[in-house]
Amino acid sequence: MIDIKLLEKKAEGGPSYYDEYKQTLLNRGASVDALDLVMSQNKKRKELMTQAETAKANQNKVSGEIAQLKKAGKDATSLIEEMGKLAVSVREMEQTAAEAEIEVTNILLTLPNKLRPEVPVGKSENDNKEVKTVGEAKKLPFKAMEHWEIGEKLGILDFERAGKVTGARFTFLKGAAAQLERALIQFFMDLHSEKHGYTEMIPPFIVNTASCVGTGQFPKFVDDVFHLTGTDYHLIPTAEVPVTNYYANEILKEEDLPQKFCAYSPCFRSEAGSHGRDTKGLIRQHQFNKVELMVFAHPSQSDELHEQLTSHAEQVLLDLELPFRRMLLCSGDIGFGAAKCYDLEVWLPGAGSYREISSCSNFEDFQARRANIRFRPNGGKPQFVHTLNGSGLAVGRTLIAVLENYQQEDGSVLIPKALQPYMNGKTKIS
RNA sequence: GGAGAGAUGGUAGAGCGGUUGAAUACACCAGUCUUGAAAACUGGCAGCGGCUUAACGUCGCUCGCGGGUUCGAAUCCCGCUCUCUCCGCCA
Repeated sequence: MIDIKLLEKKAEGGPSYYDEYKQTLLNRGASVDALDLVMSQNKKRKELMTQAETAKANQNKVSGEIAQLKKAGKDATSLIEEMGKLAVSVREMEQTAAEAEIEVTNILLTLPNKLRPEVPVGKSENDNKEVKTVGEAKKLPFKAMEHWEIGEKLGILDFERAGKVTGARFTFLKGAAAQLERALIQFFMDLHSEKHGYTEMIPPFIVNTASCVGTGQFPKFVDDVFHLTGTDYHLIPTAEVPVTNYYANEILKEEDLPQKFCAYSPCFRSEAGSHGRDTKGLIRQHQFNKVELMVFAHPSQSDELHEQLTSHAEQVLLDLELPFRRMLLCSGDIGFGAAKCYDLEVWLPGAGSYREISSCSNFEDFQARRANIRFRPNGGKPQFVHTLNGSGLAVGRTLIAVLENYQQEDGSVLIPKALQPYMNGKTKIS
């Protein structure tokens, strides 16, 4: 959530926060209507509030006088009668002010995060900036198959039966694929917890509405989430939701920052609005596994920790010896809540293209303000923390990358060295 | 699923219709003392939002959440959520 007080602040020297934010909206390709609406609504809210509070102050004052009279054993009936009438109008004024407040909050919840200045301005993913490329996006010396072809030939991916049992965009992993999926999860969690200093976590896979608002999925993206009918429960679209809300409404100690968690969870996404895209294979599923990296940071450290977190995600690809590139997302492609975001894209020889396998974002205080996560600076007033997260990595897409990059001409697939210990020493799927 | 108990500030824990935004303790901050630290002592110390500020100040809201009763609610009533104990069921 954007800080309305900052939006109202007058410019001192340079451009005002309002001007900068307006530019962010334009760069994101979003409408500025909501911004101007929220400003005027907030003005109205303050007027109504002042009015209601003045009346309320009078009420409190007279109530005190009544108490004094009663204590002194004097008669207060005329005052009480008078107050009876005032109480009614106070209630009305308070209600109107409360409504104005809700309206302002509701609009604020739909406004995206302000972008950092280094985020390139652009319209689509074509305008993302390549930061670096690691490994070679090479062609295989034979005709490379796409992952679903490999998987079906080996009999380890079954899309058809998943369609029968559940529906489109679900898959059975079978035999070596199931084992490989499990090995990847184990490998990711070990790497991040033992070498990168993250505390391991397995969160609830179902969360309530407040948590979804806290991380920014709601209210704008309700349709992307699966809801459990008749309850206030939702299937998590990412472990980011439960893990970020772990500290919702809490005040952390400054010396406890940063706090780093790596969380395994399945992720459930309705993929509303992506009909017809990536319909084949494992790329875009309603359910997939992911290991998420999540950091609660001191504002002064968040930038540095963002770089660190991204490099931790990259380490997975380095260990698996998969070629990839790091992209700095442009204003038109970056997510709603992020102030800055790197995507890692892995090379897929079968598809002949790079595909996103991790997204590492710095949310600054955007989520912290929504979820009310603060820390207390040495003796001072509570301040919002910065939250960061990134995939470390998406497991299903890593499985794709392994299948495609390690495929052999005879249709078998070699197992990356780093994974062999997790596959009981197996070196090949055939 | 049934029965009961509870939810108060950073933490623990009083208060159960009228200057109680809240005793007390711990934690924390500042100071005195000390070579330094500890101890002791003194003082300070909730959050959020208005108005107004250079600073001070002032008003309102908040005792799990939402309603109600009342001139007035942490305190009484209703609903919800969560936690704990016991019984039942269950991986």
